[in-house]
Order: sequence, then structure tokens, then C-alpha cells
Amino acid sequence: MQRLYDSQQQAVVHFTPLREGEVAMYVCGPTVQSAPHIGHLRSALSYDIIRRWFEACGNRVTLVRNVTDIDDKILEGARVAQAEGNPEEWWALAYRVELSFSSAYAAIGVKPPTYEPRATANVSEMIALIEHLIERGHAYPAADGSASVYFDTRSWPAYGALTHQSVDQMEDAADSEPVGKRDPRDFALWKAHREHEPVSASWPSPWGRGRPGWHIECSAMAKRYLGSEFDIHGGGLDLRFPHHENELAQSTAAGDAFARHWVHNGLVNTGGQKMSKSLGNSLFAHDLIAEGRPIVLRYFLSSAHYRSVLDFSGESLTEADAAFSRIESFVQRVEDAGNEVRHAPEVELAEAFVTAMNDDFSVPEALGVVHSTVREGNALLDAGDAAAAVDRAESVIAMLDVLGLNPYAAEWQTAQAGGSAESEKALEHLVEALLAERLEARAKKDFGTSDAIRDQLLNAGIALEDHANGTRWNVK
RNA sequence: GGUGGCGUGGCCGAGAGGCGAGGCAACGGCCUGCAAAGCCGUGUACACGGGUUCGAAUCCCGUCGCCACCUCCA
Repeated sequence: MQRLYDSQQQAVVHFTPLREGEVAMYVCGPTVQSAPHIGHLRSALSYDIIRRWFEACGNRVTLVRNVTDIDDKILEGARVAQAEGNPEEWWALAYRVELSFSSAYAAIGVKPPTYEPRATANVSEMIALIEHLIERGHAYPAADGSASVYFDTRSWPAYGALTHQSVDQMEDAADSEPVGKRDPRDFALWKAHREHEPVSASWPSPWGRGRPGWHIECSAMAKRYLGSEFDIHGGGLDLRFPHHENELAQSTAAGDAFARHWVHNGLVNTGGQKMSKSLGNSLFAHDLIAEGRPIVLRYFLSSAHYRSVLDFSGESLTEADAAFSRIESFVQRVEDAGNEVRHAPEVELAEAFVTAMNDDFSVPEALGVVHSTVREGNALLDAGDAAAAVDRAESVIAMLDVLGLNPYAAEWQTAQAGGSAESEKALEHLVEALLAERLEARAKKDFGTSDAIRDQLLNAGIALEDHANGTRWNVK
């Protein structure tokens, strides 16, 4: 029985999908204004794992993750760049950033969602929703005669239901522009077109030319693709307020049941500090991906529970590499002992693993099961029980596969190899020659020569392991 | 002012009333020509002070410290 933490109810609850065997999820994707950072990766990964787990349990998952490709910052970013001589249009900037997100997601094995709708392609759905809200008395056109339309928070008593705040206790927005609002907490559903903004960033509407406010796109797209009620709405913890609060208000005020459960992933800190652009400590996705093995980055991002704060320090990836390599080398060890291990085994998942995943997707606990199985398997191999060791190796691969960490899975095969096949062949040839020389020296008990060869290889970054059936070498 | 979270061994990081998750590092042992890899063993960890309980890292009260959100955020 699946349980998950519902952040609206603030409790771990039993999860039963609305339609048996089908799970409908809406996840807030990025506003494509600048390059993806590690926090974006963690967020997408959290829902990727949840999705994979639901699928592993036999559900058909519809995962919709939006791309918000129109907003203040995108327009501002393009405007500033243009003032500096860069001719890039706002829509080109948004698309360029979107592609950068897609490649970063793909690099760490985040499966593409079922669909990835763009805000700019759903403007008519947003307009219809806004009209409906006006009809129901929960939205109004701006009093200043502009084409703007605001949500009337005072007309919706349930406002604040997601984050359990009462409107009266909320701080007034310091920079809230009066611009025809009835209340400072009212937020824009539709923003009137302004003279300095490109016409390409505006659409006709019953209230005049303009563009969508920040929150309405998610309400409109969730409804269009998942219906008026769906299972899970996810996103970063920082989106809880105002973004998700406003989404909930809009959709429910329009008469939709909306999300049955809210799930929020924790944020990433750097050296104990919040990561932010103003602090200049952002960890950009592409730097991290280039720095090491992407699968290790994925392992690292999976190693803390999705709801807790994840701290990234200088040693994080080194440590993750050591831990993950231990798992990989176990499988390698089993194979080197002359056993055949299926790389896509259809075996039952370990019970403890299933229990962990069912308990609010407890990946760290599940990884604990993987490591225990590795130790068990190594011991069995030492004891000479090859069949049982193969069994553990396949169990490990099956568990890794569910988590998107199966090193043999197709997604890791392309980008993985460091060099060309030719240079690898050349390296192999040279190393094998040195190993033959070393073997000869060892046979003559000339350990000075033998160790010199080992040191020479180690200096080149190649580590040796002597085994009963030969010497294993690998590039560190 | 309001809402919420966190504090676990040298480090990372789970757990949430009763057998010390797991990883990294360290130390001892087995194995090895020596290593490496692997296995076995070694830690009296839960911010502090009270309380409840047969039993508390876990529940309650209080204290201290840190953090997030309150209309830019994954």
C-alpha cells in the first residue's frame, strides 16, 4: 500500500489513485529564463523517481510537466541583452533555455514526461478560465482601466488553504503595485500589454491585449491535460507560496476539485547556505554534469530523502562516486568470476526495498537495501556460492533499475564512454602488455619489477587488482 | 506578526517508543609475495534541561541554536 506525504494535509497519507491503475501527476517545471541549476535537477529527479515507482508497481502514469515560457524575467532578460547588442528575441531565449533544461534532465536520466506543455500554447485555455472566474465573482478587471485582471482573494474564503495562512496575518507585499487592485494580496491573472514590451509577447483577450499572469498557466494546463481533478501536484518547496496557493485558489474557485495530493521536494543548499543568484553560489547543472559521471550525480541527488534539505559540498560527488562504484564493482566481481549476470533481469524486488519505496518513496532506505544486498552478495561470492551471488547481483540491478540507476540501462550507454573505441583498444593493448611483463616478473619472484609496473600504471590512473583467475585493471 | 522545517558518531545520511539502516573515513583481523578489491570485527550517535513510560534519538513541556516561506524562485 503506497503512502505519501501530502503537504497540504501535513501528514503521511495512504495513496489510492482516482482511477485504478492510473496515476495522473502534474509537476511544475521551470520558468525558462536562465540556465538550469542543481535544484532544478533535484526537483525533476524527485518526480522522475516517483513516476518510475508508480510504473514499477504496474500503474500507467500520466506525468505532465509544464514549461513556463512567458513571464516578466524572460522579457526582461531579453530586453537587457538586446540593449547590450544581442538580437535574441524573448521567445528565442526561452526556447534556448528550454533546450538546455531538456539536455540536463536527459543527462541524469530523467525520463521525458508524458507531455510537456508550454504556457504560450495554452493562452486560450487561460482566457477561458479567467472568464469563468469573473463570471463566478472571483476575479475582476483592473480598476485603472488597463487590460489587467486580478484574482479577488477576499472573495474566496478558502484562500490560504494550502499553506494554512490567513489572509489577515499575511505581510503586505512590500513592492506590490497598487495598479487597480482591490487588495494588495490580489494577484494578476492577466497582465495588460505595456508599451515597452514586444507585441509578440501579447495576445488579444476580452479585456484587451496582454499576457498571462504567473500562476494561471498551471491551472489551465493541469485542467486541459489531466482534467478537473487529478492525483498529485508536485513542485519545489519554494513554490508552495504563492504559486501553488494561487493555483489552488484559482482552480477551486473556478469549480474544479484540482489536485488530490500536494507533494513538495526539498531544496538544495551549498555549504549549508541557500543557493541563490544573488549569493553567486549557484551550482549549474551543466558544470556538474561535465565534472563527473552523470549517473553518480543522479546517485548523489537520490541519496537524501526528497523532502529533506540536500547539502552539496566539495566532497559530495567524490563520496557518491565511492559508494556507487562499490555497487557497480560487486556486479563486475560476480561477472569476473565467470558468471553470467542479466543486465535487465526480470526478478522480484526485495521486500525491504518495496516497503521503503511504499513509505513515501524512501529512496535512502531503499539504497540501504541495495548496499546490504551488495555486502551479502560479496560474502556469498567469497564463500564460493556463485549461484546465490548471481541472484544478489541481479536483485541489485533490478533495484537500481527502478531508481533509474542501472548502469547497464540504455540511457547511460551513449554519454558514458570517455574516449573513442580506437583509443580504448590502444590503451587495452598497452596495459595488457605491461600486465604480461608484470606476470612474468612475479613468476620469477622479481617483486621489485612487478611493483614498479603497478606503480607506473597507478600513476597513469590505472588501478590493479590481483585475483585468483587473473589481474583486473580499471581506469580510476 | 503569521506559517512550516531542522539539530543523529570524524563526515554524509536514514529511522521515529524496545534488536546500533547504509555509505565514506579510521583502526584491528582474514586473504595477498606486498598491495588493491572483498569479507569479518571495532563506535556506548541522536542540541540542552526536565517529564511521561518497565523502556525515549523517537512522545510531552521548556530552553538554546540554525533555516525556509509570507507575491522573483526547483
